[in-house]
Formats: sequence, C-alpha cells, structure tokens
Amino acid sequence: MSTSPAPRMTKQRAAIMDVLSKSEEFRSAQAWHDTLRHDGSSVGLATVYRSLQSLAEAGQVDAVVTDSGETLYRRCGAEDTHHHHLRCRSCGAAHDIEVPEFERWAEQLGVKLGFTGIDHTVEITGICRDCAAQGR
Amino acid sequence: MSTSPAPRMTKQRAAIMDVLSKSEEFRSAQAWHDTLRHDGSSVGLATVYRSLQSLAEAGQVDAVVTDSGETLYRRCGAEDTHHHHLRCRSCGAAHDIEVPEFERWAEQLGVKLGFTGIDHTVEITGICRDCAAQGR
DNA sequence: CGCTTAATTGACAATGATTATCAATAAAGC
DNA sequence: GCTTTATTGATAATCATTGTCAATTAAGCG
Ligand SMILES: [Zn+2]
Ligand SMILES: [Zn+2]
Ligand SMILES: [Zn+2]
Ligand SMILES: [Zn+2]
Repeated sequence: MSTSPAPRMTKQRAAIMDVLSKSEEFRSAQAWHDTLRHDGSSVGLATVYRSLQSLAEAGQVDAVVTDSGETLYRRCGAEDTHHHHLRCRSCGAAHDIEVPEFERWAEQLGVKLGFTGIDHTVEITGICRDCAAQGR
Repeated sequence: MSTSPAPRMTKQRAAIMDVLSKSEEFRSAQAWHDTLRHDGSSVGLATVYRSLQSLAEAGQVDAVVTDSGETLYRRCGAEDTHHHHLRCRSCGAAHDIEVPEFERWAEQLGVKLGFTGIDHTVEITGICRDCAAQGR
C-alpha cells in the first residue's frame, strides 16, 4: 500500500482544525467557513471544503449526509474507532454511539445474499432537549 | 387530521407508476426520466421529480440518499411496512430488509439521552453478484 | 539560513441535482 | 359539456459542491 504523504500544515488548515475543536456540533462546510470568517480568519470557502474532505477521509472528522443531501462535519470524538451518531436535526449536537451487533449482522447478511464490498450507513436523529425546550 | 386529497390520475403519473413497476432497482429521478423518454413517453423532468417525491411521501416508493447526495427511488416492495435495504452501489438492485431489534434499541437510546422526534437511517450497500462478475 | 519544488490556496467560473415560475392543459365532479 | 383547480412542462433560478489556474508558501536540503 502507498502511504499518502502527510498534508502540509498551513495556517488555513490549522485554523480549520482549531475551530473544529471548539464545537461538538455537526455543521456544513459553509457554516464552518462563516465561523472562521467571524473569527477573523480569511480562509477561502474552497479550502474549507477541501480540508474537511481530506480530514474526513483521514478519519479525523466525522461526516454525515443529511436527507437533503448536505454534508455535515464535526470533530471526531472517538478517533480510529468505527462508530455512528445520534444527532440533533436542529442544532447539530451529537453523541457517538456504537452498534456492534448490527455491524456483524449486516456483514453476514450481505455475504449471504452474494454481495461484496459491504458498507453501511446508520444514523439516528432527533431533537435534543435544549432545542425542544426552545421550541426549535 | 385533514386527509390530503387523492392525487389526480394523469397519464404522466400513470406512466411513471408503470415504469416503476417494471424494475426492482433504485434509480435517480433523471434516470427514470430517461427510461420514460426511451419508452416513448414525453413526461417532463420536473413532473418526474414531483411525482417521485409525492409517491415517496405517500409510502408508495422507497427513497434513499446516496453518499454523493443524490436521491434514488424504486417501487416499494413491502408497502406499508417499515423497512430498509441492501442495495448494489453499481446497478441499484436491492433487497428489502428488516431490523426490528435495532429499531427498538435506537428509539430507547434516543429517549434515554433526552431526544424527541427520533428518526433513523439504516442502509447497507455492496456490489451484487452480477456486477461483481462483470467487474463493474 | 536561502533556494527549489511541489502542494496549497483563493477568487471565481462551472457543474449537477433539484426547485421555482407561470402560462397552458386537463382531471374531476356536477 | 362546463367549471374549478390540480397538474404539467419548458425554462430560469438555486444551492451545494467541484474545477481552474495563477499566485503563494510549507518543506526539505545544502
Ligand atoms: Zn439541538
Ligand atoms: Zn457501523
Ligand atoms: Zn449490481
Ligand atoms: Zn427502521
């Protein structure tokens, strides 16, 4: 296997990783970009998209695709560990969750039905207590 | 509760429901539109989008959002029954599956963590035997 | 340190799926 | 048939995301 070269540590990438570390919420690339701008950084939108994508591929951040097709990112709580989420549809707050039994079951079912390269998506969403309290 | 009026049976809607009934595969609105055109129908693309959406809301067809954010539709095999899918990422062929244990577990977990309006997404994907055989 | 080189950036154009418009058409019900 | 009103379709508009490409700059080296 060819180990891809470690990405350069630019001030943009640093700013992005920094802002990510300050929130537990799932937010879109555009939302993160807005925050970075408000914080004084002048990172370009394309750079934010590119960085979030590479960080997600590297497993440094979690990424989920909403029903509307938008991709949301957040700092990965349990790095290196395969997991899923219980996420608030309103504010993006999320809990990391694990479903080991399901993982095994899915893999076996796939194989049984003749499928290879099995993958899966498991996401639970709802409205968190805070958002519910505020009628959000 | 106000029962929404039954949709009118137009020749376009009939054509769409008809073409849907001829395949078990998950396909995009545009793909279904192409097929309809090839079959001689002159349905408009917007109409295909609108019809598939309303059919999905009515539970008449299944809809899934891919990792790239594209929405795929297919005739609902088990109408009225809540279920999920094992889908081929290459050709769209799919099996309906059920995961009752997971359903209960997810609901309980959400409640335990203070979430309301709990919903979930569970999709298993892979490459089916046929596609694998053809190196697709 | 300088210097070289290839990765990264950012402003902006381009894409691609989906949605909105709105005048024309055609189900439904009487 | 006639009226009412949902539906259609051609097309413009959105919106998130990706591509372009010249300018910048992190890294590695001497
Ligand atoms: Zn919330
Ligand atoms: Zn998993
Ligand atoms: Zn297949
Ligand atoms: Zn379910």
